[in-house]
Amino acid sequence: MTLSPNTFTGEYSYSLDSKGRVNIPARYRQALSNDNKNTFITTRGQDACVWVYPMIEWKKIESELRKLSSVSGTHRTFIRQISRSASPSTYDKQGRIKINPSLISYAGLEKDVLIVGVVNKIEIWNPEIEAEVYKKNMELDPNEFNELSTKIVI
Amino acid sequence: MTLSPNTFTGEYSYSLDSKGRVNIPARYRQALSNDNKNTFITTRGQDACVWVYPMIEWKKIESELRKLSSVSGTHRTFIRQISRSASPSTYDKQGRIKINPSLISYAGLEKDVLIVGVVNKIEIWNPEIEAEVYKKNMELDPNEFNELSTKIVI
DNA sequence: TAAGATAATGGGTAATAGTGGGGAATTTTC
DNA sequence: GAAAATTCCCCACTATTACCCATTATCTTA
Repeated sequence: MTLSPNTFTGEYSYSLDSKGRVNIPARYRQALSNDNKNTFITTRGQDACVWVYPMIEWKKIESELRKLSSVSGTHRTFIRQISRSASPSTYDKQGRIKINPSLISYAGLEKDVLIVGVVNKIEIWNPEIEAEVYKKNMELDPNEFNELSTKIVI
Repeated sequence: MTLSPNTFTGEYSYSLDSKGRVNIPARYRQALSNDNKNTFITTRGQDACVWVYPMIEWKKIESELRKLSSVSGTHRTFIRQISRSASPSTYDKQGRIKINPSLISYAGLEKDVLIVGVVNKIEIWNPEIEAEVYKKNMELDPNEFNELSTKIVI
């Protein structure tokens, strides 16, 4: 049973193999709409993890980037930083995508990885790093949580 | 799998050979639409790098230049700078383009080069120079940067 | 709980991509 | 017009990637 298309929830413990491949959970693949052509875009997360977007979601970001002008130095830098780490990956017959070496090192990934569905995208974490970040965030941001509660009802 | 035509993302470490040739990553060549006739335009980047445009994208910029002719100041200078050093290069059977000696020296290119897809064009960097520029930019504009990312990244 | 179906993991191999260099053709220079 | 230089096209080697198959683990259903 899948929820809305291109929407991901739940978490999974999977493994990164020696060739830099990770399985995308079957449920997530089933949630991908056909116009994605079985393709995800991997990129740097804001936190120390890899973000995995369905292709059509990424295209929205890409078209926003196209609107920025290279005359502006800040815009150029911004485009470069977002774009350089993004690369498409179509999953193979076994449902795996390839993660670039540079992203693997950015996110500190080792054999065991934690895959988390965060609604419109998927995050891939080193489970130890995720635990630290979780702990730190819980300690630091009670105020921001209060602020969030005014924006969203769950 | 390629994204939209004439759109480039991701980064690659390649080499500039003794004849002044660099390989264009296979994925970028596949992303080139047929009306480009396997041809790119190389020119000076605004930063210390070489910009590589698909031929038809470059033609759009030329027509922008014509429109700007009556507008004063920085835009005209900007485009003139780029325009005067632009030259076309069709890739060979192995997928390499030729970089002019003047561009090689402008961008300070040596054997190892960093190729970065920045959506509508490709940048070729000396990796050491890019690292410096990156560091400098990160120090400068955190505010504008954050603002952009809240608008664009999803 | 047993059996079949589905999903995850590991690894081999053929095909593709990147690099270096030779030599013919063309252009430049004296 | 000949020599030199440059450009272009091609071939060969090496590295990397993508694809396929086999095995193991997990889930589902009767």
